[in-house]
Amino acid sequence: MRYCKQFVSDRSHEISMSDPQRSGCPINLTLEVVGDKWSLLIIRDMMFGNRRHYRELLGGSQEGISSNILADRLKTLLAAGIISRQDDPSHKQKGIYSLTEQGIELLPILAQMAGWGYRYLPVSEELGIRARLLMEGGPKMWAEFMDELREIHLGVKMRKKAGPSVGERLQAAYQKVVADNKAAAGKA
Amino acid sequence: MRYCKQFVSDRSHEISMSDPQRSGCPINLTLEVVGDKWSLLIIRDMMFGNRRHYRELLGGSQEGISSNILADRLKTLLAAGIISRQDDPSHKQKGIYSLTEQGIELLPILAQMAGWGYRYLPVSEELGIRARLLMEGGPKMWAEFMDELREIHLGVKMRKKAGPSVGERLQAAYQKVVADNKAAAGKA
DNA sequence: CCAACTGCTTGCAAAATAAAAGCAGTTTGG
DNA sequence: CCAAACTGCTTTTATTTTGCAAGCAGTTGG
Repeated sequence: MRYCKQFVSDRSHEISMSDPQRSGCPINLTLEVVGDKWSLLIIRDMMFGNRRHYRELLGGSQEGISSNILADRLKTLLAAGIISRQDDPSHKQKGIYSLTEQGIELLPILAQMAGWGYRYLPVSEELGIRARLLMEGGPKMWAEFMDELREIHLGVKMRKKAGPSVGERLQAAYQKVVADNKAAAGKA
Repeated sequence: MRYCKQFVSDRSHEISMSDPQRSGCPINLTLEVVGDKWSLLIIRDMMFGNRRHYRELLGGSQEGISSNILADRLKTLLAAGIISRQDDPSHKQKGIYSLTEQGIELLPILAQMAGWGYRYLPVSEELGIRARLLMEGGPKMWAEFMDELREIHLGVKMRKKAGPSVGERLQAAYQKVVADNKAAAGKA
């Protein structure tokens, strides 16, 4: 637990209150909460991969987060109010992690990061397709996707739009690229 | 130099080429370049504070970066093509750091971070005013500001818009808040 | 009842970060 | 012309963070 000490609920709280450092700059404060390598990747997996359990998050990401880091980040994100946790009724040990409204509203940051990375970094074709669609869809698509996340994570019922959801469209596009590439590889 | 090994130009280049890890996810790749506590703060100071020299960047930020970290990050950002460096004709030892187009296009990420931080974190009034204006101005204002940055950092001449620039408006608003708060403190 | 699975913790090594001092050269003010 | 201040960094050392592997108490399904 490194950043955002004012949000944690244990004894480090007291230390943080007297912590004289750090600026009140919004960008700096945001970086202190999610400005590490893993936090936003966890959020990404929850948003785009719909991973909600510890083990799903642990094994699901391409990048391979360590279990202790994951546990630490989940604590931090919980303390910061970005995610919430509830017991899974189907299994006494399982917890279900959900995005809060605050967490859902990280989507535009992720979308901008995805767009920038897509334009300037050596993104793989398979993993870049979602970024491309999000770029092309723009803020309107992001808002729609955020509404879908509110349904999934907050249980807020929205009027169902016609056609497949943004999440479904992203997933379908991704799997199409995967399938196409596999077919091409098979031919070669 | 931690992330983005494929961009550095020294021997670690070779290591990176054979580095089997890391995913081609655009969000992950972006985080590997600028996903640490300092890189985006340096960019922020270059964008909003117009800090272009090493010492300006070192002493200018509220957060107090260490000299070795700053030197390391400048190297990384240079290698990643986010900033460029040229000699200052007025001083043989000075270098002038500029944002590249790639660096300028980080603005929307910063703007989204600023907006999110402004909404959810304990931002100081003085440092929050810019975030508020950027939020209210939206992508259109961001684009205008990016054009101004292109003039300043890339030397691209744009047709001058009427009235004060976005940079000037942000700066004026900031200083007004500072002045108002100082006046209020004097009265109290 | 046992194997597989649950969310997480522990111990240890490696890497990143931070604070402080220092440094060779440059410029400036008197 | 010379000393003081300034230039962009580097070096050294200590602390913090990260990463890996193993483990653990409990739960579940067959």
